Amino acid sequence: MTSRKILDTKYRISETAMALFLKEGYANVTVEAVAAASSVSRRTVFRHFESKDELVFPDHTERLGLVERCLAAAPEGTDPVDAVIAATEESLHEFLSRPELVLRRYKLTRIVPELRKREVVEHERYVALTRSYLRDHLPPDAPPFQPMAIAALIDAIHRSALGNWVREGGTTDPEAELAAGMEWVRRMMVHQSAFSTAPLLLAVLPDTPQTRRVLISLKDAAEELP
Amino acid sequence: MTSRKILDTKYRISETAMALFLKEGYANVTVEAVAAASSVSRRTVFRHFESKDELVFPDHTERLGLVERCLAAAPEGTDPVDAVIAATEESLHEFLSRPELVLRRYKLTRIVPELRKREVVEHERYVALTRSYLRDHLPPDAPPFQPMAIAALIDAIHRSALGNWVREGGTTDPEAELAAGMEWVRRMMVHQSAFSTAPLLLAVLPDTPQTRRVLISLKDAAEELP
DNA sequence: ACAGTCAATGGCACTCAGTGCCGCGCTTCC
DNA sequence: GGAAGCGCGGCACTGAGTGCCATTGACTGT
Repeated sequence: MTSRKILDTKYRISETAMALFLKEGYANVTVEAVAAASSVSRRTVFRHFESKDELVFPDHTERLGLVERCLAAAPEGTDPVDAVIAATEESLHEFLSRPELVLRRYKLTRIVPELRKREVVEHERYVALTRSYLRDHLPPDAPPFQPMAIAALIDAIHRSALGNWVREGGTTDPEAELAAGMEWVRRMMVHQSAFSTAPLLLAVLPDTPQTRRVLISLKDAAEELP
Repeated sequence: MTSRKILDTKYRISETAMALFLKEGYANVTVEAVAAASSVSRRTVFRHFESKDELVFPDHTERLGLVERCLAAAPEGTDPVDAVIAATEESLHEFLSRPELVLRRYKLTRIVPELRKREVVEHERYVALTRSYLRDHLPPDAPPFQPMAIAALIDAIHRSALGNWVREGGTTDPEAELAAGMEWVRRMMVHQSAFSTAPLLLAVLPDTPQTRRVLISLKDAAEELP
């Protein structure tokens, strides 16, 4: 149980570091300088952060824990894709609770390649988590690429919504964008769902290659069941 | 135009480095040691590779160039998603032309966190490329998250196919797996395509929530056109 | 055959991120 | 009030990555 006092110190160091990075440039600021500006020793900085680039991501561990808890809390019988979507929405919400941090971080990651790389790695940790959840909860006869594909897809939409928000300086509605994207995902997922024996439905559709493909998908999905 | 001799040196250094990393452990091998084992100076190693971790990815620049050329070579009027898929298939093919390198690299990236991170970053460069291509070539009224979502999706399936192959020691057929995944993507893409005014088609379908959702999608897509 | 040029390399010195170790001071619990 | 635990400062050390200059060696024109 990490105490609040320690977390305060951590965020204080992170803030002064980010301010310095923005003012002087990432490469021109040594960890020594960050320590001095934060009135702590260099050694202490490295006790709170594993590396220099982590100074810009003080919140990642918390968020990862949040997502993990969300997934674990999903009620039995939930569609696993829905569980991941819910966790992602939760994660985005958490992001939006620290707008200043996110906006400043964005400026830095756009400029400093090193920090962008670190950002990518952070997202990968999140994707790895959801992927492993999907691997465990998706029906065992699903194609082998599905866990990774769906995890990457959902994360990409998450990144896109957050990215647009931050790029537009906080004027868009990222939660709505995420919801729209997730609806898109759900629709795309449809023909992967199992079709139970059910009453029939009559449809009149435009006769295009696309429609035919959809119908073939539906037929395949229906036939995969006894 | 990088000459063949230089490339030979680069791959020679990379191979001795990977052998050393596997035998002694990544952290226990200094760049100095790699240089000595390759009969070059430390300075020369850093002329061929930007950093220690890049020693394991001597082929990434080539591959990135390959994908870029594939995308640029796509004939006018090609579905942009198809163009990205074709480039991805080409990239996978290229990967499979160096099985020993890929298999040894896999062993390393599973053990060494630092190298796994680097691998993630490499993939991100590839995704960034295809994303920007999709941004430029997808219809301008497509939802804003689509370029990133599709790029991430295709890359994920690529990674999955390659990952399974490498995990099973080279016994699976990754190109077939990729093709299957891409077919899945194409089907999922369907209701995003534009429907032209076309003859009608009569379909009899099971009446489930899923089918209804598909039909609604089709209707939406059809109505978005005048 | 000889001189001149350019590219790759070697060698050196330097900065700085990251780590191990030890000792100090402050809190907390007995 | 002593003792154990924890966070911190300070120090020394390793090793990655960089800038600079001298050297070698191959290739070209005369």
